[in-house]
Amino acid sequence: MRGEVKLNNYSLEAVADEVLRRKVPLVPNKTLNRWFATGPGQGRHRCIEYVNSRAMLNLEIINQLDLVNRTSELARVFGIDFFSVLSRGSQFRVESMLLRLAHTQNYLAISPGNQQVASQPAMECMPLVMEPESAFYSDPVLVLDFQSLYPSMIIAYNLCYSTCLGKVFPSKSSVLGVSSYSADPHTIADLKNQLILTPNGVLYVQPEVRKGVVPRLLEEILSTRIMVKQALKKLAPSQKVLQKILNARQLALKLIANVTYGYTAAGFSGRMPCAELADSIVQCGRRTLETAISFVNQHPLWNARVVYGDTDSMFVLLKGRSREEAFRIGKEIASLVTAINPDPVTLKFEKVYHPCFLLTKKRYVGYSYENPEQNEPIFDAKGIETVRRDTCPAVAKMLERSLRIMFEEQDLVKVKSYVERQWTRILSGKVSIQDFIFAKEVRLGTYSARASSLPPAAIVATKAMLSDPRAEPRYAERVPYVVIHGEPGARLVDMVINPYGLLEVGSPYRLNELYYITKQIIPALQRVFGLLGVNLNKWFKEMPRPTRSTLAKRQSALGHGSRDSSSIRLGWNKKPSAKVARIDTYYMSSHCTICGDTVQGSETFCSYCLKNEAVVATVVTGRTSKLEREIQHLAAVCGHCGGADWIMESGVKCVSLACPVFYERLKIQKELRVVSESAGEAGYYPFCCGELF
DNA sequence: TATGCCACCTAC
DNA sequence: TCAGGTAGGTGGCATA
Repeated sequence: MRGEVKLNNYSLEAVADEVLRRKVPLVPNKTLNRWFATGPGQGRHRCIEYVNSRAMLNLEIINQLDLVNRTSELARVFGIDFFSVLSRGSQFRVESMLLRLAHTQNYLAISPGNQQVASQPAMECMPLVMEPESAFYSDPVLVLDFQSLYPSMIIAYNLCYSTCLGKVFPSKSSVLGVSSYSADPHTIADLKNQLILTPNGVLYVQPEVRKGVVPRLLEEILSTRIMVKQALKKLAPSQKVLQKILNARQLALKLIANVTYGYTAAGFSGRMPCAELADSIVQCGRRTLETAISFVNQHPLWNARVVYGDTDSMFVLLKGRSREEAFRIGKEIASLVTAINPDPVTLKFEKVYHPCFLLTKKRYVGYSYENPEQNEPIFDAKGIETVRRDTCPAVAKMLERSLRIMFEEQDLVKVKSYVERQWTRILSGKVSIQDFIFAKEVRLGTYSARASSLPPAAIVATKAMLSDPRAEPRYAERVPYVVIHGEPGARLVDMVINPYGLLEVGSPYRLNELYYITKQIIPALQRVFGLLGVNLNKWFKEMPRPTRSTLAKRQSALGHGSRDSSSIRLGWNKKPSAKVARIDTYYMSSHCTICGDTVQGSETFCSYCLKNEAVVATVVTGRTSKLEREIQHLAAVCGHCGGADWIMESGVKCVSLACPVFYERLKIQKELRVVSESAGEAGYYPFCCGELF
């Protein structure tokens, strides 16, 4: 599934939700064990049904993803067996196709040894990655890219092992790839009008002299792909099965074309790398892009400027133009640049960003339009936190919302009020823990001994293994964790725990809101809105806090009179010098369950409310019955999950982290517990179903 | 405070 | 035993 779908977590529940759009329960092993131990006719069937249903899910998921058909199609296209598609790497695929073709041309394949591969010269060329002009662009920005740039280079310039004559100025040792070779000077003189010199100083013969095997292979792959795509278009809408097969086939061809370059550059594990060949491909690509960039920049009519480019792409700013004009110019650029390049090099006009942010290399985001008729833009982000899995969902969600507000309203005041609203929700605990769970891949046994400690996710995994050796994560499994409050000055690694440790009713831990806000949310937003001169830290410091007036309102609603201001234990913005410490102190302390005022230590009622027994009784009764209703509602929701009525037999046992209802349930259970404990302190005991809780 | 290293994840 | 590539940003920590 790691290769099939992009998820934060690959638990069966998460995969079933993503692939089958179905919520399935997760029952802890302890519970399953207890059920099984009850014996036949008692509760054992529940355990067996549960395990059985999960086994079936595997098949359903494979089915839904059409995994068997797609794998078969790959096997056919590459000419390898079914299981090798799944178990072997891309070199095996390239070799399968390359060797078949080479044999028809009477080539004999001789593979170099490990020593030879290891001692080949290093690659020297790099693709072009422009430093973007970081800014917010309210004018249209075109995005164009060369289609299959590297395969195109191989075909256009006949780049191949079999056509390479080595460096034009060979070094003493005449190294070429893993071996040594230098062309006879007479041969080169004879061929002088039939040579291709690549920008990294390597000579190749033109196709008239000898057509390379790799270019021939790629030509066949690309032309076959075009044929398949044409056949796909001609299919009737009803021919679903054939559609799927042809689509799988054209994707397989695209896949193999794109990894062929990788094969020539596979220095670490490669069986036949050739640094000079790989360099030629990269450097030809680079020259093609650089030429296109200066062509666009110098064109007299467009008044366009290339503001970013990476390997095969160009971002063209059209200042002061409308989106309609942008589409017209984009088409012109694509066809003119394609025309100045050899076949089959093609520059494709992909989309218009309007507006967008360019942040750094490989990081940008914009509202994209793919054709002039499109009215609703697509939110398109690359490299930033909204698409990354090393931040928690809260960061991704807040960043995306702020960006959307900015794109739609172009009004920082609205962005500010949105983020302040979210910060307030986080600080007052009105959020779901689900959005604050990190999950990162863990590779136990690979971590550096020099490093001071393991990464957070590895720490959590290691701790879990202490109590249960079978909790050991699979290699590269994503392990979830949350950040909680720690000792002052504690390192991050001392503040990470398994989410269940925080979620369980009666947990002594509290979410480290300040860590999430100041270390995760603010930096991510700052990188974007800092380009507009905003200081997010200042926004946070100066954010309106819960004030006396709001507290007073809540108190009067509860029937309180006004209170002496000396009872204000902690206020915001009192002493600027100690502000940061105060913010922390405020949220380290807890709040009165009734009036929301801060209380010292772990008390749940402030001394004022505690004195008023009638208020306590009314509040407790009201809250209790409300929470009870909510619990029952959620239990009913859980009852529908997977149609498993056995779940209800002994209360909801599911602990799936992939399910939002789970977090809701625990939140309410925690509130109920707080209310009943508070009631106990006040000498008032609520009952439900005759049972004290 | 600057810098180097490690780990992770992404773009192409 | 086998394993496509490189460039690049960022957080966290220890050290200079």
